[in-house]
Amino acid sequence: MIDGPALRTLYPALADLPAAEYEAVLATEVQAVSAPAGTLMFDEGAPCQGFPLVLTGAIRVARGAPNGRSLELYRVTAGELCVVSSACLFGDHPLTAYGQTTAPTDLLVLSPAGFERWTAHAAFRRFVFGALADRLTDLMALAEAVAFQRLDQRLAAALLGHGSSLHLTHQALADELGTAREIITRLLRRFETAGWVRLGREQIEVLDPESLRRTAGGTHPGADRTA
Amino acid sequence: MIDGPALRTLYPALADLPAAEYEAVLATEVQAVSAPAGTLMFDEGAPCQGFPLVLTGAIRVARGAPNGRSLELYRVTAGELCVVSSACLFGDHPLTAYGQTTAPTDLLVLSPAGFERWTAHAAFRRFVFGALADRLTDLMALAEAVAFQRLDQRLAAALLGHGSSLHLTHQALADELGTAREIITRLLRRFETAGWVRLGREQIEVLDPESLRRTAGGTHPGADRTA
DNA sequence: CGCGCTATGTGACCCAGGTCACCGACGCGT
DNA sequence: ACGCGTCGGTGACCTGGGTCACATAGCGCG
Repeated sequence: MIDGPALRTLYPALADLPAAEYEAVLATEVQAVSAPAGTLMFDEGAPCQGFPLVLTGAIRVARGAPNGRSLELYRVTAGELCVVSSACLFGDHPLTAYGQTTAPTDLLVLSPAGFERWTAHAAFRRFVFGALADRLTDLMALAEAVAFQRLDQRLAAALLGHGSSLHLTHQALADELGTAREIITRLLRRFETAGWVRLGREQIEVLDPESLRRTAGGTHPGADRTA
Repeated sequence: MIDGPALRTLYPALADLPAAEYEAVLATEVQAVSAPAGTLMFDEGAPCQGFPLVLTGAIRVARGAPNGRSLELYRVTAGELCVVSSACLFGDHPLTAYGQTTAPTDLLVLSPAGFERWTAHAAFRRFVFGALADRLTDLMALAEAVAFQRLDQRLAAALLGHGSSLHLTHQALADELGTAREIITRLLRRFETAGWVRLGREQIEVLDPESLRRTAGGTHPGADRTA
């Protein structure tokens, strides 16, 4: 069964719906799904059943290149709406990316009919527009970063965005940034000799976030090569 | 004055609004704007007054890099809604891109209040969601292209996307693809010696779209690779 | 017609990133 | 303890693109 009150805490936008409408849609148009970490939730070119609302966990949305590389587009975490799926429903494109959980994840899938009913209400509508807008800005930033920033800048940013101690493989970072594993290794090594991070197996500890921030922020490359 | 019926032809989604509501919003919440080609309609970091609906002409939405380069994110043409502006209203980010007309352009700016009223109706809502979804897919494609495609591929695609005879400078193409002018010149020259295009001052004629399409589509001329 | 503008062509050179081909190190199962 | 699979580290080498510094070519115009 779906826990209506808890859902409203996570998605405040739902709190403004008339109780009857809220419950009715919950009962008939929403389906609960749980998946362990690493599950492929949807794939490029696949059809699309509904609008996923993430309750716990996270979904990593990425796009694969023919040669086996992959680029992370964004992540969907608790309290968010997964908009790629939405995109294919609105425009009936096939999906253009794949999504997989990075942690054990619970989500609700809202049917198109249910979505239609909820968006009739201004609060939920605003929430959806907001979610789409955020993704839009994210993607613009991503395009710009890929086009104009050097990898060390992007890597520094990625490290900062993962908390101060991260547990993942170099390959995972490479897939996130759309590059090859060796490059990540090289750059991390550079960061380590600069004293900015400490490396271990599947383990990166950020020691000097300030320097990373400076690197990420695009100050000129020639400026500080010395540590 | 605003031509209500004509507007409805261009934006069929508006045809489903109740006449009274449609007219009322048109009268009080919509403002007509005209601009010659090359006008800067909005800039990065600027505030944002409303939702532009393009009637004629086109707006080129791009993002600038510090070193003077620029990357085109997408174009908004007649019958479309400009969603960056929307994005900043929904999420009240500042704008993250700039937009300028590429042709004499007429547009309507819909106030937030008017937007709210119109989106209460399912047809208009669907139109807006569709527009956002399309942009989202465009941007994902852009990010992927920038990350994984060689410039000759992207240039070939750009040429095809501009019709068979295009009147623009190499610099303009460079700004569209986010690269430097010399690179465009080099590649175009390569295309010319291959017999795919004919070049002239501010003039490119596509002679062999098929070859361009093949180049754009990923495989490299002369470099068949077996996995 | 020659001047000066803007657009284009081009060669030399550089560098970030990608590719290849490894090796070594760690961690786990039996 | 041994062997294997995954992860990480490294060097040699290549190449697409970027940068600089020009030369040239059309074009519009007084």
